[in-house]
Amino acid sequence: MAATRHDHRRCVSNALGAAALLCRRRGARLTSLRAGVLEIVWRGHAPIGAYAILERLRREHGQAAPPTVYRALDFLLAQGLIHRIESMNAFIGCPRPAEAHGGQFLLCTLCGTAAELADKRVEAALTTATARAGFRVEARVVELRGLCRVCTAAEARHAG
Amino acid sequence: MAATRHDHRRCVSNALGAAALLCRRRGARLTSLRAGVLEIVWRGHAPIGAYAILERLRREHGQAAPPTVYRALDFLLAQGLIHRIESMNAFIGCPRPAEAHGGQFLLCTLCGTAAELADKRVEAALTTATARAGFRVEARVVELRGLCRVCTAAEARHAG
DNA sequence: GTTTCATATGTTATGATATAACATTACATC
DNA sequence: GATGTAATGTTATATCATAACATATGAAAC
Ligand SMILES: [Zn+2]
Ligand SMILES: [Zn+2]
Ligand SMILES: [Zn+2]
Ligand SMILES: [Zn+2]
Repeated sequence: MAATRHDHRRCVSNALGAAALLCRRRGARLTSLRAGVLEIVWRGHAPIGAYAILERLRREHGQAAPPTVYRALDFLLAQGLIHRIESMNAFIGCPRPAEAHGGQFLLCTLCGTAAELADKRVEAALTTATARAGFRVEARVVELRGLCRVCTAAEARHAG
Repeated sequence: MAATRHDHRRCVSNALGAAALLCRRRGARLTSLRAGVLEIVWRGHAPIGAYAILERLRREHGQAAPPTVYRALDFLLAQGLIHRIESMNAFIGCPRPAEAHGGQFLLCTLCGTAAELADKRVEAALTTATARAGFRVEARVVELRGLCRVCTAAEARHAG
């Protein structure tokens, strides 16, 4: 009913460190506001909505309005530091922000966690199928909802 | 800059006919309101939003409010007669409503048309990748945005 | 053919997500 | 320190979706 246990502070600090490095290299300004939003997004492995971010931001940074959050999210999206989960109107940190990619997301309907895959065979199959259709892909949305490994096991125990 | 030319009235009448047949078989009530919404959705091969449907419905059926449209859409979704395009908050008719399926959508950013694929290799790759992750899939969202064949060709002519 | 009940629709209000438009501030460069 | 650009503040509003309750419709039972 939850993601595997781990030292999540490391997830957050790794993500913030990688983001700082990437932005420095690119000449992009990871301001404290933007870093704050990124940190809020990274507090969980479940996608978080813009207004939930807004609430937290207000408590921690003082004043903030919807555009504050959406601008920061736009920046983070442009830098590839977060992804938008279209089917949830929500956002999640990207664990591999260094290179551009369109990942596949596994969204658990029970515990809410989202895992990101970058399966080569899936990508190859999509490329082949779209090429055959004469379609030139610019962006991919692949979101699979269901039960994660942990929740599947938990459910099996209850049923058994 | 547009989908291939065809006799679109046939698309609409085929879709409505198939829907009537399916609903009769299933004992589902395809009321005139629901059929009207389905017809509006089928007027184009581009996804249409709920409020755009609402406008048209008001002109043609008289009174209507958001719940009117969303209820009809919920019914049509449940019957597999339409799909929701998550990345656009919009809806499109399903050309193969008889069997349940999760298709792949090719969304043209230029002309707006959406095409539905049901590529076996893509589906197999997704199944393999998710099984390896121990994830039990319940629903798939695969939406690819880019340029359709027609728009790609048109763009090439302009560039050349 | 009326009663009965479930389903469908009407109606009002509101919640949830996202952006437009313009003012102000911060920061790098000169 | 003047200048210009990018970032943020602020207010208002657009857009998408549902809750809650009233009314109407239509099939089945009587
Ligand atoms: Zn973690
Ligand atoms: Zn990623
Ligand atoms: Zn379909
Ligand atoms: Zn096109």
